[in-house]
Amino acid sequence: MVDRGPAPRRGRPPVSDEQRRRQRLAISRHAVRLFSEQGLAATSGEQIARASGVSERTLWRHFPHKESCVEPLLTKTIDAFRTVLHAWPPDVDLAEHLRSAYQPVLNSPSATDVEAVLAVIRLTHDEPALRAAYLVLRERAEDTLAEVLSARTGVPSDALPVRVEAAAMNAALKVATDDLIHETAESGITPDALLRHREHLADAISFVTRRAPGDGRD
Amino acid sequence: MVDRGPAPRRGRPPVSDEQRRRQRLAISRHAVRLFSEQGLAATSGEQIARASGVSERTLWRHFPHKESCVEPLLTKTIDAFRTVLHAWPPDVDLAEHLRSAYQPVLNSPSATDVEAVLAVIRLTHDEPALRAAYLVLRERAEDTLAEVLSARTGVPSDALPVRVEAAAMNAALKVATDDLIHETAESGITPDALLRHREHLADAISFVTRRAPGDGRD
DNA sequence: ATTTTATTGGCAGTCACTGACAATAAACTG
DNA sequence: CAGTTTATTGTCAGTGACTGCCAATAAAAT
Repeated sequence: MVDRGPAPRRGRPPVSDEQRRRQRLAISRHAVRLFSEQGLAATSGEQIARASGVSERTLWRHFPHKESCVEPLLTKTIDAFRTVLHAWPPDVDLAEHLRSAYQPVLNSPSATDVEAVLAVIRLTHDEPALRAAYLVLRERAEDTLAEVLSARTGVPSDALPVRVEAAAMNAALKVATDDLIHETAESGITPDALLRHREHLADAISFVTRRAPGDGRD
Repeated sequence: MVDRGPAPRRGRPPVSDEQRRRQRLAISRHAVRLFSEQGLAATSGEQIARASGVSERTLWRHFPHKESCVEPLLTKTIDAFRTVLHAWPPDVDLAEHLRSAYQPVLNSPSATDVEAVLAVIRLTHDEPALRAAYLVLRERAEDTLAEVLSARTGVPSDALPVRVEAAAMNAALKVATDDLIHETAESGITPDALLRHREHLADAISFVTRRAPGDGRD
């Protein structure tokens, strides 16, 4: 058989990944709002679907279970942070890099997303199922973290010390984030708290990265 | 009203915590075996209940959901490891302490439990719901880890650097454990693999604890 | 034996989630 | 525009995890 190249497409084209991402994100925002307002158990799948303007069936086609509805919103900010780390030049101090590249946005269009994300993470402290989903999401970030470290040091990203350091970094970031949640519990989300948070992040990471990976016995 | 001391008890006494623990552990063993044999989705709550000799209703009274049936078995070994860490003298190297105090038991009565635990952790790589439960369990250990560190350094266990280090340790242990799972995938659980694992654990922890906590800005 | 309290079991119901299929939408073709 | 093809959505019925409720039973004391 001769390859005629891409066959001329027929019928309705599948939705682009971008469109899919957007729809999932839209649903995610509604779900997070409802979870925050009424709690996880009190929010039904039907409610999320109605609020999002889709049928319940398509909701379950987009998300395997209720708790994973928070995923698009959370990964959005996790990805943003990973991007910052990717752009971390090898010769500059991490705290310094964060100060210049990581701007906790409070008056950008995505400000309400930031608040929503913090609201979700706050929820994970009372809703075990949400905490579980959150931890799984964070763990996924470890692979990318390992790649960042690998790129900086030349050690392959699947080497044990690299994975250990990536996991340690990730855990440190988690604690710093939980600390922000705790701090903003009373006084709300202030620019000051976000700035302190950025320093805590830098501290936590530098605590872990102070020692170069791969210098122990392998 | 005069306090007459503890009122004389009437009626059937509540079961002791110890009994409850034992029953949960027994159920947990059955559940883990079934999960390993048939997978999580293919194992119904009714099956677990029948295998454990209780009604489905009491099964759900002991466990909030299916995946948490693995908890008693997993925490059993996590607790054992925490006990070892608690007995870690401040002046001795961690690797050395582990070699003397952490004996990966292969021919003790709990050997089949060890195999079951490894089987579960292996399962968590294919069953996201189990992974989620596993991560939540591990996170609970962070508090105890923070206390261990606090006892060694005098820094309060809820101080940010201590919690960061505890989380980092925990993450390092997780990676080392996952590595053991991966290593024993082909050749099975050999004493040799367990010994290497012990060294990996020591490496991973010392990677994190090399730097004393609390010496950064607070 | 009876009373008292704790646990268990049985039953019905809710709700998250799935499979199967009909209905519709979005392209292209003539 | 009518017709064809393919992707997505909705509808409906069903499964199974989990809960509330009450009856039944177990383990103590009187």
